[in-house]
Amino acid sequence: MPPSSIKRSGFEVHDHDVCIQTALSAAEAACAAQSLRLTPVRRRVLEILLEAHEAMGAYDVLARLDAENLGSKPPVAYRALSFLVDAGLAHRIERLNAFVACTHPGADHDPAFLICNSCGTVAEGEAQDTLAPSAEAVGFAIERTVVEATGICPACQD
Amino acid sequence: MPPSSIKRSGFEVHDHDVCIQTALSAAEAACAAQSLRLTPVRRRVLEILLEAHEAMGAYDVLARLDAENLGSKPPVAYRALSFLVDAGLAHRIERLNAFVACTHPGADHDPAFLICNSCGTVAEGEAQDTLAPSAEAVGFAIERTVVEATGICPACQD
DNA sequence: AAATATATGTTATAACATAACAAGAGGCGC
DNA sequence: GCGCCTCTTGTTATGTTATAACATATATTT
Repeated sequence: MPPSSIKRSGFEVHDHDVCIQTALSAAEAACAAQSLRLTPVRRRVLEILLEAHEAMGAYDVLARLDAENLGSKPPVAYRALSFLVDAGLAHRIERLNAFVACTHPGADHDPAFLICNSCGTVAEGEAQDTLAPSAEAVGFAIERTVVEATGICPACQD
Repeated sequence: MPPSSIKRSGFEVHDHDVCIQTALSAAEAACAAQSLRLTPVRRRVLEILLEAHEAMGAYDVLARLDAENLGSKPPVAYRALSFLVDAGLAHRIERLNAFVACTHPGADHDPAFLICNSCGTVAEGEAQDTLAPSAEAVGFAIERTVVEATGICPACQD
């Protein structure tokens, strides 16, 4: 498989409950391994993102937290989301000013996203660092690369 | 040259006045060819972006317009910027919620950017559509792709 | 000149994000 | 257990980015 390919489509049918449980277990293990604290709010935010399986704005997440009395002020949501992003358990989608749960946490990755304009589903894949050789050639030291494609997913084309 | 490479570094030394004049002429020609109206505000916004040679927020652009009595309300800046982006004369940098003048207008392109975290300079290159084959494989129809790398430019590494 | 389309001006508000500080909870050496 | 330190949460306030909606003006077409 070429290193540039999308490895998981996210558009495949799958057992969503299993996928959530697997991801949560992986998140717990990852946090334990790094001495990071997956507190109730953080854990719940991750669950919310996993359940949605699409990108959610910080205020959408906050509304859910508020409904469960886990917090009502913007910093509560932003802090939990930042923690998850820093821990590699979620990603920020720049195009949408929104966040998605990572679909393969633990993997060392430079993610690429396919974002459906119609249903909002976000599929995560691995991006080849296309720019690396050219950047090196001009002496630019890359720290982070964002690769986000928007379009229409297979389901929404019907 | 491989199709994925950055073709213009943006970090090269160059005659900036010439580069602005060239870009403005190209913009005028492009607008004329497509019956688009490069009105005074639009033209001035393009000039502002070209002069800055880095990404500017809409409100930074607006402040300049206001100083010149060309407009003081957000929609004035956003409308001009949207026009330029739609016309391919400028690009939006998602990572920064900001805008840059296109450095090779007219060219049919799928731009990629190298953004210096230190000085804010943005270099535009051409991105190979890395995701296209994989997206096609899962049946995803890509409409637009964002490729943005942040890091440190050669000048700022000294 | 009238009709139409395009562009600008303006008000108001929506949507996204963080600084700053106070208060609580957990871990650790003693 | 107690004090200390660190990390996390709660809250206020504000900063930043962006657009909807409608009125007015300018340009283009007929």
